[in-house]
Amino acid sequence: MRFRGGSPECLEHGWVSRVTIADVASAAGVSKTAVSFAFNNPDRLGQATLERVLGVAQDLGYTPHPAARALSTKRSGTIGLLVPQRLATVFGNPFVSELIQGLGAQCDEHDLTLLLVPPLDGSLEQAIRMASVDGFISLGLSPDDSAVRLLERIGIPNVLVDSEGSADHPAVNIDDEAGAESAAMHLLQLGHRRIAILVLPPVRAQKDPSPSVTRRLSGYRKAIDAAGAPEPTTVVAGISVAAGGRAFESLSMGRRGPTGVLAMSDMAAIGVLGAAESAGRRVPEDLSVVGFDDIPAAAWTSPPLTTVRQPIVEKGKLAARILIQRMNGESVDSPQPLKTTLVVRKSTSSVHGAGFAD
Amino acid sequence: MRFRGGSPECLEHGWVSRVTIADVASAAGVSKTAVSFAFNNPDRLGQATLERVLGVAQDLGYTPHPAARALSTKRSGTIGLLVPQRLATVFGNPFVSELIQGLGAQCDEHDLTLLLVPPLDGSLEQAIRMASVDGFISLGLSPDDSAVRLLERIGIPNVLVDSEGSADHPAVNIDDEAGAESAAMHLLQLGHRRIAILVLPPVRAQKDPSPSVTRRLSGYRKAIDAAGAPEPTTVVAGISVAAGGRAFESLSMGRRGPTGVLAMSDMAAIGVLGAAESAGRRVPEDLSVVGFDDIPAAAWTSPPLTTVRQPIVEKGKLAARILIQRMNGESVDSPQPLKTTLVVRKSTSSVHGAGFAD
DNA sequence: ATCCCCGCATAAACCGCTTTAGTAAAACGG
DNA sequence: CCGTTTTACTAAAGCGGTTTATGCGGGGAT
Repeated sequence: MRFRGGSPECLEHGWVSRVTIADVASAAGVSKTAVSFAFNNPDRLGQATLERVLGVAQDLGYTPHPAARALSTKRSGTIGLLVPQRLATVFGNPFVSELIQGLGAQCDEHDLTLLLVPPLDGSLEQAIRMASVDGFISLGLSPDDSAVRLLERIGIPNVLVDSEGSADHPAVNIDDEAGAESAAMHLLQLGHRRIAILVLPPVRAQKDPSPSVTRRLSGYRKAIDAAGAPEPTTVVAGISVAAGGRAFESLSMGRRGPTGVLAMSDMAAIGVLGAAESAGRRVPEDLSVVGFDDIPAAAWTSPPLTTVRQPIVEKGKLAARILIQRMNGESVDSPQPLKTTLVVRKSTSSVHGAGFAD
Repeated sequence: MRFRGGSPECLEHGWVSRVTIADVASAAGVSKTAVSFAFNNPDRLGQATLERVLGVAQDLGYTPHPAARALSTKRSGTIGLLVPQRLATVFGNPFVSELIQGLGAQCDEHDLTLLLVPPLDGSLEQAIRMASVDGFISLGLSPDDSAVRLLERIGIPNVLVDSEGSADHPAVNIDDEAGAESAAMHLLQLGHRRIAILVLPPVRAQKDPSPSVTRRLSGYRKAIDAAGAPEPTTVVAGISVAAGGRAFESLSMGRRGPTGVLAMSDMAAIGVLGAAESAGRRVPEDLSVVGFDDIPAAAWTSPPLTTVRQPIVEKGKLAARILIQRMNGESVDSPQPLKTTLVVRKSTSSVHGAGFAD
């Protein structure tokens, strides 16, 4: 069986035939204005006319053309989620799903839809220009990213997530530094001294790490310095299990290798768990690992992952709420960073002996 | 620090000032047509004019208004993903992220964006009418769902995922029956006789289970009947860890309780794993469980989950590819169901003794 | 009766872009 | 040197809605 798009007449003409407002108007014997009012301003129509118009519209299966409406009202009823990488990459990260749950809760509440906006031909700017949205939420972009500046120039309301608040943009963040610090302190209190840090790579071909990475790094360091422990090894690891595995392998795991690893994402941490097992290192006996985020899967791993929990869904909700307020022209306080909490599970334990058996 | 949307003048006027095509035209001393051609049909302009127009547009920061463009061209450059539940619910299911990775790969390739379309005020139909998209991919909706029929009536190209092919719609499916059968056979070959099935609940307030559920059920039954095993217990469990946990608890786990459970989703299966552990049942020694989907997390659970793998990303790619072809008016063969494979990990083993210790 | 106001409905402008049909000038061909 | 293409550009008509300003008939106040 073969299919083609649309109804028979589409097949011939190559376009979709829509019932327009004019069709309804003439069928109901009224003006376009009346039909429009019937939907958007019912009070301005007489009872009888209103019902008749609505009835006809129903019969004809009339649907206002979204683009036409958007053009006229200057509102599209959708908000954009600006992601710095291709969708295929971004959605490998459960963090994003969680965030969308939060955004979605607000969207549902305000009758908005959510448009995913990845770079177009590698250009986020292009993508921004093409997107018909009332506002943007951008993920992990620093305030001086060219894409963010474009948003500001065009004047589209936007809020940054996992970035850095600035004079021009409200940003929703967590207390990365405190979170990282608590993770490092946990390891240090367990007696770990030789620590490896799995750093997130910069996004969008920027040389500098993103703001939240910097903050986390500083949190880790703060604790380590305070404890007088030696300089930690750092390895960059993307947000994926595979990347975590590779990072593990790149770590020198000899007698003087790290006894604890601090990952900036649960995904990477999970990768370490897997790679360690393959390599015959027991977690936590031989190696302690702590993640970051507390994605749902962190609770099911073997062993369950000790990690820094951040309220991802809450973060999404908050970001969307702020965006919606800005879209309505309300003034908005840039929120305090959200609190993180250390969730201690089974992937960390005190150091045994001088290191670990091998 | 307080923020408001947009540039200073927006603050005063309440609207975003856009540079329009007319502004560019007059600034460059040409007609609107020329500006339009400069972008969409450069060949029709002289070299000099072209460059000048482009230059001016650049300077002014001109961006064609997406809605206006969409209205005129009858193309929005976005495809919609029609989901039957609220975003907050749907994105709790990693399956969806995976699928989006597939869809996204195609979107990236064809310069399309992806719009998430959940029910609006509980009505999918409403949501469909409001969405400015060139085509829809719908998830788990049966071909005679009113929403799907609306799509057809309006004449928007669409493809169904996890549904049922019909004369009117191409659908992308996996071989649910064979997949389910292989899962059941696996358990039966391990000697299990008393089996519980975790059935997915119907979506969208329909009384009937969705097509793929029916097919899976029939696959399970086929194997069970062939083996002459007793009638399986069935419990409905939504696609979430919590639901899986509840399902486990509702199972009578006495001496005559099931020794094996067949879950229609990995999430529910993972919930069973957790609940079983809490209840002091060892998996797989006391209870074997097999999931469905093979989401990434299935490989990390404790114990790693035996499950029916379906090529989710591939499925997304295929669905998007077909949709895009239909949008281009090409005729399309409805594809064969995608193959599933049983992935045997550590959550299943042969029955020990007459049941399990308690 | 006259005036005014009010409820109901409409004409027409507008949103910003694409595109068809067409014009003026330049290039061509003989 | 005059028709005929070709080239370079434009006027204006949509696309399908919303919205402002206006028209009109009738009831209440004067």
